[in-house]
Amino acid sequence: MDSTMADKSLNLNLNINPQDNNDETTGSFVDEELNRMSAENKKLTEMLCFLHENYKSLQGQLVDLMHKSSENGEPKLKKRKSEDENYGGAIANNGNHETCSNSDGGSWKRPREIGNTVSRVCVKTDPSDTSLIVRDGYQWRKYGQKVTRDNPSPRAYYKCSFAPTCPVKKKVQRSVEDPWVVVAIYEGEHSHPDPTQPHVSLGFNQGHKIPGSISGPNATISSSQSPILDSTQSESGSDAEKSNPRIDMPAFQELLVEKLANSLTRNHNFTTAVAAAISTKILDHDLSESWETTS
DNA sequence: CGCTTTTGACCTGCGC
DNA sequence: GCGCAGGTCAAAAGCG
Repeated sequence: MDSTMADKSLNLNLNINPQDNNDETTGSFVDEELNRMSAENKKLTEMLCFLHENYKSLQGQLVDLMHKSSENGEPKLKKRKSEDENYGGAIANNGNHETCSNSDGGSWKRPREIGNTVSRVCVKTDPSDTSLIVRDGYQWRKYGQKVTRDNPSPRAYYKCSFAPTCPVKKKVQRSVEDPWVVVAIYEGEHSHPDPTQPHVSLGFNQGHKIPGSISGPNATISSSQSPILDSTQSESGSDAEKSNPRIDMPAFQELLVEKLANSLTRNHNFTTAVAAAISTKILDHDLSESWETTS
């Protein structure tokens, strides 16, 4: 959750700005509908801002509490650095991504690891599904599976097999806190184009960013079905964003398009307005054509 | 037959 | 230096 979500919402508002509608023949009905939707979007934007403020205050309280507990001399767990901050705390981190201390990926990275881009995706799945498969559009080859100490669920290791030279790896493990969530950690950057990346886009998300997601090193987005992305980089700034692998983007775009299409098609007023606009347009076109032929 | 998955063994880093 | 634990390798098995 971040202010950029609100920004994205604003951007979406711009896309359906009634001012863009220059065609007078679409009628006032469409204008009214667009105005109504704009107002609705405005309300949602305000709600997002409000939620963001609440989130910030809660985060501040959490940081204070963590500070106090560490000052109280609570025993530190003698653990290898890798695990705690990843799979075990994946859900918490996604809820509080700024408290996740792996901004450089160094808290769990090992020297043998390739690349410096680390992203994390949480996907909701059925707990009875033990396949540990996270569909993200790429082709993966499993090369190992291991049961880790902190998590009874086995961790699966995958390499990108779409291109022989692609260095990207991913680790998939069910979250210890929430068996409904499977956490996938991606390492490295794909050395090939996204095999499923459509040429036609929605006009956003071209830079591997999720629409409505926040910009920055620790992006998180969550919804009931969509993947939850928590991207961490050892680099910072625009390069880091640029090098972010395209995690679940095709799936996410598909989901987004589907949701938008559903919500729009369910709105009878909207479909009626569109139909009216199209028929008016066709009529206009036919009339002008017949006018030209007769004259 | 070729590709993928499984799985035990081995390698390597980290903490003590 | 030793032991632990995560990560990787590679042979065997499975599958279409």
